[in-house]
Amino acid sequence: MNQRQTVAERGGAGRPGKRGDGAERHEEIHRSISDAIIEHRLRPGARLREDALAEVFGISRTGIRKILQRLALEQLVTLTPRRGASVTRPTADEAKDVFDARQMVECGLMPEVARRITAEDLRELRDMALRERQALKSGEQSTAIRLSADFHARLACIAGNATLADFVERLCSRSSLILAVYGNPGHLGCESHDHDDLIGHLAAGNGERAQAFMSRHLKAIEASLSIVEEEAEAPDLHRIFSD
Amino acid sequence: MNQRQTVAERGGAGRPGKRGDGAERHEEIHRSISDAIIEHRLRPGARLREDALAEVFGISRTGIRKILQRLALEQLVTLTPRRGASVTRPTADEAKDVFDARQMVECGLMPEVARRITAEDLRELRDMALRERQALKSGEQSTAIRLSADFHARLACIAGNATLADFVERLCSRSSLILAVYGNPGHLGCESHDHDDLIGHLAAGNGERAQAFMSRHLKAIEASLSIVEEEAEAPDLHRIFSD
DNA sequence: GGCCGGCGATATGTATACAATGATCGCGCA
DNA sequence: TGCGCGATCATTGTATACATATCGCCGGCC
Repeated sequence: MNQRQTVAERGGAGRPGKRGDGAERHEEIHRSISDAIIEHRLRPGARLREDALAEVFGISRTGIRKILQRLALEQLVTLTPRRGASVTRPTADEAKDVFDARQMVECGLMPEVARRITAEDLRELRDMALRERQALKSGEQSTAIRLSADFHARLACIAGNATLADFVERLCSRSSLILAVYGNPGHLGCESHDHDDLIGHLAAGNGERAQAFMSRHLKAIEASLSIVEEEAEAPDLHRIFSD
Repeated sequence: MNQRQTVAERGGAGRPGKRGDGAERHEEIHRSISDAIIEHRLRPGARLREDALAEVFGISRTGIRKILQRLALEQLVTLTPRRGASVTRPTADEAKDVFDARQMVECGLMPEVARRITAEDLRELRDMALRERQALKSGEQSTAIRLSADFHARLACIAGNATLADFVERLCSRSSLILAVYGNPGHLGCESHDHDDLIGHLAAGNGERAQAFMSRHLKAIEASLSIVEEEAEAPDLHRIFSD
């Protein structure tokens, strides 16, 4: 069986003889799964069986488990004790927490971003915004969603605080999950040229404007959600039948 | 060998027949190591060998690896590819990032905390502050350090945002590491009754006062550090001999 | 006498084998 | 015919065995 896996691996990836450090391979797999979740190719609730993943990526369950644990700590997947892994289905409370956190951190970062942003940064951000609009226009939702998350994460990076940038990146990933559950189809999170407007304020060096705009932007995304508390698992029978 | 381990485990923990879920055991071990690091019983740079830990806690390396990976993601330990795990030694940059992040988040949380705090919360916080002062007085530095971190984490909890509370908790843990590296011995991070004063502002429901006080408090801690960039590993020979 | 290179020990990375547990399906009985 | 119960199966949790890379040491060589 494992021979077949090895063959499949070499065949699929077409890696030239020497297999990459192994740690890099893990990193790569992590990104693969992570992207699939963020791009909604794996919907919340989808089960992630260790065997299946191990076979797909051509490594043993050991490595997969490591990656799943990491994803669980990033709250992209949920690890239920003897039931295995599945893509996290954020609750309404979590959604609120995530957007409140984004309000605080992303908005708080804007003044510093406006102070430190370089021409190079601006160029890159404009490019990302452009590609996002193009993806939206041509109906590539998956790509648009990821670009939108990337945009916010990249923005946070500019402030120069690695810890906060990391936190924002994680919040954006989770936001993507939240959109998958509570978002309205056809109505993507970020309005089409919000990001361009934001870049404008930053290019003008106006941190406060950027901050206020980001705040409205995030509020708009949050407001566009239909948070209806699906009450899927463990419906509260007590509450339902109490009156 | 494994028989001996099993015996040792049962003998040591005195667990009654049924061994706890296993997941709980892992949680417990994680906390043990985590506490040891936060309390400076394990100093930054200390190596954490998998075999040794496996033997101490009576589980196999598999479980230990899982825990070490989690600690690495929390940035309490550093996992060097083929060199194993060691307690993280924060750089000066990281220290700055952590305290900047705490400024933003902990201060930002204060108004909400002041709004939501209950009598029960106040009682608990006062108790923690009291125990912290007692520990300080009786020279139990380890305990005092942990209680201080716990205090800040507990405070963040009150705002009701689990995501942000989690983030603060992690920042506090890392702060403890930073104190271990850059702190002056005998001069602990938090001044002895800063925490009591803070409680006072919160009890009075004055969120803005609390916020300003927290800001000063954190700045004071940061200012008390001697950040001297040890330049321990990889001394920059180019820079040293360039002139 | 000092330095380079090989060698052995040690520790980590990976895979696999085994055990335990929860889910599913089928059967028997009411 | 519907329900409860039991067996089987699928899947995860854990330990161990093996492969591999790194570090320190020692001998030979310059």
